Amino acid sequence: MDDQALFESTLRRVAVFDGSSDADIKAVARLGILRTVEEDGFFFMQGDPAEYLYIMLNGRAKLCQIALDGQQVNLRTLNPNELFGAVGAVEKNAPYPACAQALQDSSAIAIPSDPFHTLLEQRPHLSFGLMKLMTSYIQEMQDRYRESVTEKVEQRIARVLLRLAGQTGKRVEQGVRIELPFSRQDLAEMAGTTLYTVSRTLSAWEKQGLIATGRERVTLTHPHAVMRLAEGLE
Amino acid sequence: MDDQALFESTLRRVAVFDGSSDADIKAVARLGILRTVEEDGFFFMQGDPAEYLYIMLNGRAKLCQIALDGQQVNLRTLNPNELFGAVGAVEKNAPYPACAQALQDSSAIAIPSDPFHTLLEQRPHLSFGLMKLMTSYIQEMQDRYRESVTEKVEQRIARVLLRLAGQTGKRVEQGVRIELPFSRQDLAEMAGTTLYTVSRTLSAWEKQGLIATGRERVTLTHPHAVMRLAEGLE
DNA sequence: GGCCGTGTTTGCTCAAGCACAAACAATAAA
DNA sequence: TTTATTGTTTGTGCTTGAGCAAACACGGCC
Repeated sequence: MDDQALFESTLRRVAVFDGSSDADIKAVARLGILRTVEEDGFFFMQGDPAEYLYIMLNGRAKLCQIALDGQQVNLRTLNPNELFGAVGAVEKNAPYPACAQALQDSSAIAIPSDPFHTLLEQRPHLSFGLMKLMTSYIQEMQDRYRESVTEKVEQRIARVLLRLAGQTGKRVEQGVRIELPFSRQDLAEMAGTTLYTVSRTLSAWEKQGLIATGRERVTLTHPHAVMRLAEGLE
Repeated sequence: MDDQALFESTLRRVAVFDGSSDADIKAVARLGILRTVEEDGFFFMQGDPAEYLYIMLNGRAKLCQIALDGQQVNLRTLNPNELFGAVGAVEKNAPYPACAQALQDSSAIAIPSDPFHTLLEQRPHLSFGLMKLMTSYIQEMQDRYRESVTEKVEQRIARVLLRLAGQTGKRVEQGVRIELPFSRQDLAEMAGTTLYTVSRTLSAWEKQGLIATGRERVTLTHPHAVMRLAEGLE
């Protein structure tokens, strides 16, 4: 399968292009070029001019911000078929407000912002897809913000595990295993805490038999109990 | 001046309609109805079906979320000429993801989501305005999230004061006064902390001579020093 | 003026979770 | 196999800031 065909079939699976015509899909696919990034590499850095928007093909990346003092904050993980880095298409010469770093060797369709912007002007339907994506993202960020302010660390760590299990979890006989290698440091960034606290918390839960851990591995043996923790019910 | 004319002249000052044609403005204004809400009343509640979007005329409101346990989290303050509650125009039957509560007697233009949605389909330019608003809001939320995770309470309180001073501050001889009555509780919700901590912090700063406080009043006598605090430089 | 309600301050206590250090385990490289 | 590297656990001390309760101050109202 050549790139063109691969792009088209991928785009059809992207929420933003839901309900787009064949012509729309083809038009977008024609703009795309293949971009591969190896583990720990960056699709783009915070502050770079947003010259492309991306659709993840394979692999996984994290969207993160870097504070002035160098601390990293993880905003979300990017999975296959997700669109990211769309600021440039909306506003010319805008900088990316965050950086996208590959968690493993990854590839994505890169679409130049300028021609995509033109396409948006011609096909209003595409804009609605984008706006829906944006509103859902706004809601996610609002929820994350509320959680970070009102909830305790324990709840937030539980939430992170559940989110990861939902995105990349795999049913095994012991429960649900999170397939990707996330270090305690990664988990800490996602939950907005330190690796020490994550380590301690996971150890405690393992002693209680709720989860099973290993190097860069977590399995939820009692997902329901973790859900109760996330709700702050105990 | 009748409502129609008032609406039109207001809409021209709204960022979303920047660059919109006269016809566009008139079309939108025709959809609007006047909505007034008295202090502490709600334009809408979290979870309500998003049947209208609003443009603030007079007064001020806060956009906030309520956690399961009843805790309030303040997301942002809404000032005159700002558009809010636009989810409904993008996605049919969507619920508002937050509530909008008036901080003082306020009025706004209410535009029914359905016909506005139709308008968006016909005039792509409007969509870009909305998308720009959304991206800026996303960035704001990302920043707020990062701040809540990486910064100390002191810095966050300083930021809140600066933001308010920027939005509603008035130059007086002693410095910059925040005109609106914000209680310690309000400030705490904005900074994501408790009213006790806010009170203590402000007292300390007052002793240092950086600010002057009163009942529901704050004046920044040394704005520059507060900026340094916000940056975490001391 | 005196009273009341609402907002504010402050002292005290306590738990959460951060920071550092050091030991330990698993994997990769030589 | 040995060694290096990277990730994980755990102990200790300590700071931050939340929670509660009680006193206080300001403004409006009778």
